Amino acid sequence: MKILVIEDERGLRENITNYLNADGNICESCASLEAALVKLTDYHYDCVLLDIGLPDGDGFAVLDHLKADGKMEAVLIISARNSLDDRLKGLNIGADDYLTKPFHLAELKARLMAVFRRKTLNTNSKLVFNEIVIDVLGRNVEVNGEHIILTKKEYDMLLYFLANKGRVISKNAIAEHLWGDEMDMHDSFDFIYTHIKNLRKKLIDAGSADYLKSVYGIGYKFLAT
Amino acid sequence: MKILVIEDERGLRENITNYLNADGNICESCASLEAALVKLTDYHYDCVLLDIGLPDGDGFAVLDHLKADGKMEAVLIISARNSLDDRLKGLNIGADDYLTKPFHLAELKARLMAVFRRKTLNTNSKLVFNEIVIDVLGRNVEVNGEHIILTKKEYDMLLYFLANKGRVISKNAIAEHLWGDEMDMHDSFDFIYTHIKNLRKKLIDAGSADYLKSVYGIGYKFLAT
DNA sequence: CGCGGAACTTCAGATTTTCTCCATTTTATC
DNA sequence: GATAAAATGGAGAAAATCTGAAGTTCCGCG
Repeated sequence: MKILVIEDERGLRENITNYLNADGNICESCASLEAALVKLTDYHYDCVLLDIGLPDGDGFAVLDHLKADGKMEAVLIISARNSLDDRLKGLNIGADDYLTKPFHLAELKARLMAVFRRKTLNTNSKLVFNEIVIDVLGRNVEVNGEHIILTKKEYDMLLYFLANKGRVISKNAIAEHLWGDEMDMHDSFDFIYTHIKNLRKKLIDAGSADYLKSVYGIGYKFLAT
Repeated sequence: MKILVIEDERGLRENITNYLNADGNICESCASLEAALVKLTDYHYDCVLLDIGLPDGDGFAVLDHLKADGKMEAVLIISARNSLDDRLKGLNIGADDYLTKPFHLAELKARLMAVFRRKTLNTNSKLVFNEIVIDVLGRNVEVNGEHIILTKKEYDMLLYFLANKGRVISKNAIAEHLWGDEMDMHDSFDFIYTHIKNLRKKLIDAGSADYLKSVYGIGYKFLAT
């Protein structure tokens, strides 16, 4: 999980990043409002850990910024202020949870995970692409409101394409994503052809447009628009 | 009933879990605040047994966490501290009862049950899904108004499916929920197949629709509508 | 202390679903 | 037009699931 920590107090900032990194996350940090806004404009994070009391301005500005950008980062506010007002203000503007200093790192982590999960799974559980709607939790795929049945490989493939729509994906990448490295680089891509064929047929039979284009010599591309 | 025991003293922890398991509960345990927060984030329990004095922090953090997550687990605090302060603090933050060491296991169990009953009574004790009605307190299942008899595993399974209706549930998740994590990832799912078969038969024989769909390669899903 | 029944687990064969492979045809590139 | 890449249809292999029956465990009861 990619996390941005916005916290001006150096000791705390380093503690948090070290702790989260030790857990296998990729954690970046900054100490000011200005630096935070730059980072948030340029990169995508899964979670943002936001201290409200920053030297160069109110952390709420970060929330405004994210909101204006239409970004969906999960935001966890940390703050020394314990007033109900601040808490409510943060949650109203779009934060997902609120933690008051001092706190245990373990709890911070647990909340972070919870917030992220809630955001990605519960609220945003429908993946929509034009006439194709995927309910990730239910593993349900609809085309034009009609339910279609995909096999595991087809489903994984579709999800992978949708996650990379507009980009060319090599057959090697597909093989790696769907089979992992148990499959030692077969020299034939016959099985990919077959699954592509089946996925295409099911989508088009259900009335979807022909998004899945092949790129000669490379792989495939799922049209972005 | 699925119970989490958070207690750092090993002897006591094992005594409690053994005692409760012997009673037909599924009881998991952990010895630290951190492990507890992780488990509580990832799984659902009916009851939490919480020791306040943990090596890596104050057990009250667990209560905060549950509250922030909007979870409804019944919490019973156990603690060596007998001060009125702690007691009040725990109850204020959201614990449901308080027990002071040392105590008799029988009393622990009685309080646990009482707390759980109170909690479920106050919330909705009837779980209704179309023609299936479950009286959680009475452990009663009706289909089209007719009472059917389920074994413990079947009942737990049905409850779990209903709590996650519309979502695909992996066989591993089912195994973990019904047998706890002592079950070291058996490579065979035969017992799940069998219980599923029996549950299906009982439901359908009683006139219910065929809601319990299998999802090849993953697990099962209880249709949402 | 053993008996009987219910619940649970294990097992083996049948069935279903999905995956892979192969031969053939079509398409893209130069 | 030659060549490599991709698409297609179908068949057999493999994997997952279902099923019925047999074997175990557990618990109450005489």
